[in-house]
Amino acid sequence: MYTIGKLSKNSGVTVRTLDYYGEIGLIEPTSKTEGGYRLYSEDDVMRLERVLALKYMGFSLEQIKEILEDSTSTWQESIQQQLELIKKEQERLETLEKSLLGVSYAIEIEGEINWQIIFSIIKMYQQHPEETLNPYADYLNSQEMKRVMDMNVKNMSEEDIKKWINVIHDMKDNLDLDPASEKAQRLVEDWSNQVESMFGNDEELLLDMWGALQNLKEGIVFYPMNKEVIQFIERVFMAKEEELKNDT
Amino acid sequence: MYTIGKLSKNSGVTVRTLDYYGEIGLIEPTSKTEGGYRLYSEDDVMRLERVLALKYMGFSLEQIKEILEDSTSTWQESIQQQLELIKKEQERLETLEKSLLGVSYAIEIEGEINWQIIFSIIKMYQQHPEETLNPYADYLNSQEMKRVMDMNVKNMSEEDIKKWINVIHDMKDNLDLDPASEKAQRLVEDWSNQVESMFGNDEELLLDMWGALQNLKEGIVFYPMNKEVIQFIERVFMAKEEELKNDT
DNA sequence: TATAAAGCAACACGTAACGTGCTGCTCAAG
DNA sequence: CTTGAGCAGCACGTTACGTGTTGCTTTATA
Repeated sequence: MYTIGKLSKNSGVTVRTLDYYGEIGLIEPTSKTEGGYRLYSEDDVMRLERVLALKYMGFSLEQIKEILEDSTSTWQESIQQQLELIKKEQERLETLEKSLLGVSYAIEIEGEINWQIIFSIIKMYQQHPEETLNPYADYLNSQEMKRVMDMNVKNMSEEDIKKWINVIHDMKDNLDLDPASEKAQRLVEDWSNQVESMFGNDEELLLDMWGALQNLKEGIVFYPMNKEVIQFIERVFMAKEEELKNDT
Repeated sequence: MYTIGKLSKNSGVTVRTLDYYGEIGLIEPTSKTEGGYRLYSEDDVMRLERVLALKYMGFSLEQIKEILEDSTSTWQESIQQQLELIKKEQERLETLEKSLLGVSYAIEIEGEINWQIIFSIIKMYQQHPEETLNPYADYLNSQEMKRVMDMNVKNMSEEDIKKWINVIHDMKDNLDLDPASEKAQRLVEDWSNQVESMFGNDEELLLDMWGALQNLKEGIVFYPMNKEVIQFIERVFMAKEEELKNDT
């Protein structure tokens, strides 16, 4: 026979918790002293161990009561329910993580809090992601859509993201450079390399994306680039072309 | 200017929620009618949108208040904290899922609730898994330990698990068969095939595992097999050897 | 313009699983 | 017999609201 204090130390749960389990009728002491002290038997200890095991498995105290009373009946059912709950929670955490990473990188790139972008990122994960891509449907086919969707922050290495951030940041800081200058050319070349390392040599995809970029000019999917950056890149490309013409 | 009902419909949150946000000083209406009705301005709507965004990102209302007041200061820090929390929660769910799957299969194999096994499974995931493997340290080297550890229910296909359950179940139902009988031989052959498909042709690992099995006779890692099953397999092997001897 | 219907404020209590703190009691050791 | 530790029983706090009530205000309809 254990007093509540001994049982508490023995099992690692607090006295208050045992109080509470008594209150809700989950574990009640088999006997009491004359003075009213609760005395727990070995059976009670066993029941406590089972309760703690079920608690570890994620069941509520209410469910635990049911499970322990219905004995063998609903075990498998309860476990399957629990597993489904876990799955859903895992999915929730997954999108939550992506959202947070997206917002984190957005702040790093912008250097400040841009609520429009934060809303876009959240919407992107809240609703079905396809809806977010709808505006791009005119420019990308379904295969390309899939490739672009798969390219989110969670699937990029930290290294890649940092490089990407740097490249865009550099350009945003130098939007008023002479498009024909060496530095401007180098910045756009860095950008080209980065894009190529992300999307490979799929010329068609790159062309279609560029089409979408030029026509939409805003949008979350190609987020770190905005209108100014795109126009800068265009200017540099045109300057380069001009140069080539003059050379020949 | 919106009344609380319009704002509620507009934003998708309940009136009670807006009540509550007022109570804790998170979102308070800019003005009121003569009769005392709360009137929310566009600024209030904006603030609500931001609150909802931060809520979606997993922050508590208390944290949201701080974040919205400290403006740009602690954003990155808060996000990193949040990400760490998520990571921990994901790990918790991962082990929880493994525990539940383990218990589920245990019940399926045993056909009843065996609390000792449930406790073992939970302990296996609660403490560091290496500790659970300690008893096997005398028989398996570190490489082998790793291979055995990687072989848990989560890494097995459902098909494999079902087969494994059937094989063991069949044996448990036929422990008193004549070890020399055709059926006994077939059962052990099924078992052999199953073991081979799980651990491949690594003869050394198989031998070491068999050594551990014979000497420990109980233990969670090789769980579905118990003393009786192992002794049955031994008897059948011996009977087979005897047979081969007689043949020559 | 009178009245009915809908909307609203303010409040209270409930949720899950305890933590924290209190008063007045009981038990075990010296 | 006393002292101190342990205990029972109670109350209130926690988070983010849901649910329900009463008495008031506004809007819609006749």
